[in-house]
Amino acid sequence: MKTAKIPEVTIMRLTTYSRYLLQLKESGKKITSSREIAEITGSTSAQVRKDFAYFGEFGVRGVGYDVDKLYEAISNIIGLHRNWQVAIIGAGHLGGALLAYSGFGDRGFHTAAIFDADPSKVGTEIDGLKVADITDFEKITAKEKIDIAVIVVPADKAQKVGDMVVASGIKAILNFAPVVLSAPTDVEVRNVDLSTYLEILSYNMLVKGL
Amino acid sequence: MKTAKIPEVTIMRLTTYSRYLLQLKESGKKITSSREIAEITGSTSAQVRKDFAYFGEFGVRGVGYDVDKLYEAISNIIGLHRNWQVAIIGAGHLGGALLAYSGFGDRGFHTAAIFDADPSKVGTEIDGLKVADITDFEKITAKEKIDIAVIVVPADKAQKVGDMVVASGIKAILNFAPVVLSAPTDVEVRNVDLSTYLEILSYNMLVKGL
DNA sequence: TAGATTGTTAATCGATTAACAATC
DNA sequence: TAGATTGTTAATCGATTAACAATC
Repeated sequence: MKTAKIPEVTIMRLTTYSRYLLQLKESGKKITSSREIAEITGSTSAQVRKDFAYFGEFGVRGVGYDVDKLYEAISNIIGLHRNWQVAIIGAGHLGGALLAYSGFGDRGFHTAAIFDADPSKVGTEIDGLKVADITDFEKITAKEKIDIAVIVVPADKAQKVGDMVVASGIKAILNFAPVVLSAPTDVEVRNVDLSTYLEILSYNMLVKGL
Repeated sequence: MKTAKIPEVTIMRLTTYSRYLLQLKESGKKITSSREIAEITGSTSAQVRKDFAYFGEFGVRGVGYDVDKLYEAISNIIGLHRNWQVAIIGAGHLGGALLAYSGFGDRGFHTAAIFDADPSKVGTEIDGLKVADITDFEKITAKEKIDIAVIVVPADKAQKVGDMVVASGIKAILNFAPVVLSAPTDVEVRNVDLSTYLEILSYNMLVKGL
């Protein structure tokens, strides 16, 4: 893998391209082009080629890209063929929804455990998985070799939960609580606030006077 | 409101700042600084000041920012004090989770309707709201004056649903289906793919060799 | 050869950061 | 005045776009 610093937006777009390529592959199409990929993924052909260029050469000049080969190449780059073990912390509505969301499994993410602190939830089953007690977090995540923790607890609990995750040695956190988590630099943290998306939409509507 | 083109990342950060300011306000603190805001929101003080500068002057040199005034100013900029009417399309796990998510309500987004095409779901209640039949979409959204449609249907249904939303005259769509929706340019569309966040995390772990 | 499309370079655009005068 | 912090400008950094030689 090249070591040139790769923009994060490039990785985001690669995931979109890969989804589209899988579709194409399944439809039986053999060849595609940067123009076609751009059209369907809302990018530009120059952007698509540039994104690929960070990682090597995958096409044939004058011809285009072999769909199967390109899909394999991109999948490998973004680690799609690996199996990542995921733990969800918080068995509320959103936690349950993420657990049930098949989209994660399709992309190699396997939710192996879900935790909650509420005794009335611990022991119940969601989508075939038993809710574990948060106090057993370290024991269970070690056993299940968890790679990524998904935090879906109320805002005021999030940092404490984050600290616990860090202490357990897990190196990646996806946080849906509306809080900016602080963590050591060797831990990958992604803070996603769902309200923000609505706010950007509404801001844009305000500006455009819609 | 100034018309200089404002970066979207600035709007995203403003929503984060506003959340932190509300916290500060509720804790009774009166004065804050760009340094403090930056620290807690994972930004830099120059960034914070620059973000504010797009919209005016909100602080006092040598002193800092009045928490209450700054919170009000930012809230107005991003339209936080408005009431936005939201419709959710898709009464599955994620749809239900978004409906139950109080974070939206706190930020001025009121979910007035939830739709599904599945007859076994139509008429049932989720979180006190009756699931409506998707065929009544236009009638109900007109009556409820819906501003924003949230699409939470399977990927293969998303574009058709998007077309229906556009036809109804709604000007903003938040799409959680893993598909890039196409829509006229006068409709604000935001495509959010939850798997992408996991993929970026796993990619970063691969690169760092964690 | 003519037409098509890649990979790559250079030009452009835009966002972040550093630095500092203005101000309290 | 000395210390602090803003608002703003200029410098830097990084990403996108345009253009085109290389190639089939």
